[in-house]
Amino acid sequence: MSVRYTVSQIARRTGLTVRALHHYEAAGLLRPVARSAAGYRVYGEAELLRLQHIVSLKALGLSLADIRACIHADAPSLGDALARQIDRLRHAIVRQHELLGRLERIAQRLAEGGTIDAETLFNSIEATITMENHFSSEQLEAIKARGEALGAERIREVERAWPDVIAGMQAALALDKDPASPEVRALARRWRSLVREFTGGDAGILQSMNAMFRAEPAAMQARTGIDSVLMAYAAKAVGLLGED
Amino acid sequence: MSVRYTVSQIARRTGLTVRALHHYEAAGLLRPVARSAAGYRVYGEAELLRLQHIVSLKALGLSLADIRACIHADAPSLGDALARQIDRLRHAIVRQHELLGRLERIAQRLAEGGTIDAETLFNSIEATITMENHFSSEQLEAIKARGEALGAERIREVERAWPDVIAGMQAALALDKDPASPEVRALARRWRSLVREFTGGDAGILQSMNAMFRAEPAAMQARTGIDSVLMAYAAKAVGLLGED
DNA sequence: ACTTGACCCTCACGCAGCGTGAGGCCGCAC
DNA sequence: GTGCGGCCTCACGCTGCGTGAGGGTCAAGT
Repeated sequence: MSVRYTVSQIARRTGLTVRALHHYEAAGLLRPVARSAAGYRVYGEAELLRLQHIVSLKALGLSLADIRACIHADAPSLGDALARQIDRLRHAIVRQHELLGRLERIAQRLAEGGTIDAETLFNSIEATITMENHFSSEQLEAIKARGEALGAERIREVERAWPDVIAGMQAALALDKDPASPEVRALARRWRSLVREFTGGDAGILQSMNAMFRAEPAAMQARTGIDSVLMAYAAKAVGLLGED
Repeated sequence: MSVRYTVSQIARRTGLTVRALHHYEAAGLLRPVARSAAGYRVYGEAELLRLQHIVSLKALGLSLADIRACIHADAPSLGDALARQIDRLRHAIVRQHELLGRLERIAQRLAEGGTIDAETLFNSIEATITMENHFSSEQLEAIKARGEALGAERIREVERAWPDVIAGMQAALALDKDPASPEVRALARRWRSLVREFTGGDAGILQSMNAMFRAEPAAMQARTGIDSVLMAYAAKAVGLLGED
């Protein structure tokens, strides 16, 4: 005489819920071997075994559709499905890691900035995200490491210094001062040192930063107050410094 | 005169779809500043800015509900949300890593096993998953490393050898042979060497394996053919070997 | 025989974040 | 006037079930 199980017995033995069994049935994964006179689901040993297979595949993260394909088909398709799953998972992990890195960089900025208002924080987030799009992950790591090396205090000093230098440069530009004049040279030196503080002397980072300003002038102007004209003027002034 | 945007203009500028904008509105994230006479949505500069914030937060993986909370509240809640998000993400990554490890171990078994039928593959998967529940991740790493050290060929040999030894031991038990008798001692030596091949001499792994047999006798019997009586007999026989 | 409590059944909505029509009104150009 | 593109509001679909609602069934106790 073959063994008969009710839904709840099957549920207990597989660790699933009765509802899940109903769902699997609706999804075409496993039908009870029969129904009792009252319409109760009746399962046998074979169904239990099959459900254990299903549970295993679920534990590997396969979708119900994939599982259905696997148990209806044969071993090679199962191998394929596992390979695809490994692939998907690897990509997902990479994405999650990128996201985590982004979040951690923002959290770091937040910690450095101390108490800040929502608007500044949003700017910070947007700046970080914009940077993600223009710097490679190695460059971002380098920037992060440099930030840690400088320390929160020094970063706040730099951030306070920038508006001053930008305003000075803007004023010089408005007065059409000669980029080679002593005052502008002094401004250019401060400008250059602030840039170096950020890039850490990395030519690649400097290049990416320039590319970012060229690619998104509007966003960068909104964020830093530096437009393309000012950028060109400052670049010229810094260039005229030579190796000084 | 304030700037006016239509939905599709807003969509282009934010990289969202019109449908997404409708959805955000329904979710209470952003309402158009007004409606035209014909009922068309009208947005202004403020809405565009707010949407850019929303897009930023979405890029950080926040849910719409969290985003709503953030933009309706103030900066600290945003910081909290980010911290929670980092936490969630870390846990998620850990889980994914565990899952990936599991999948890779199975893929390795699959590669070692060569061409196999679906039933064997399922057994393999279930064995792997059962092991996940009884061995720590360091132990699993050790087992995996040991598998690689032994090589696929040797593993297949071991797997072929086991049924033989188990059958012999079962026969000895059925005949009620003295565990100290020469034939049983010979069997016990083979048994012990197979176990050592698996554990690599790691006492912790041996212990976990024994715990696994004690915790899930039915599953292990189904998988290996070793029931608790046989296990006790074999353990006694191996114990009687001493340091031989 | 009747009640009780534990099970069983079949809908069907809800969750997240939109995609994708369906069916119909608006607005501008030809 | 008519054609095309844009806009509107429903409303279902996807994933994997959880969680009732409303109502039969079964075995045991009284």
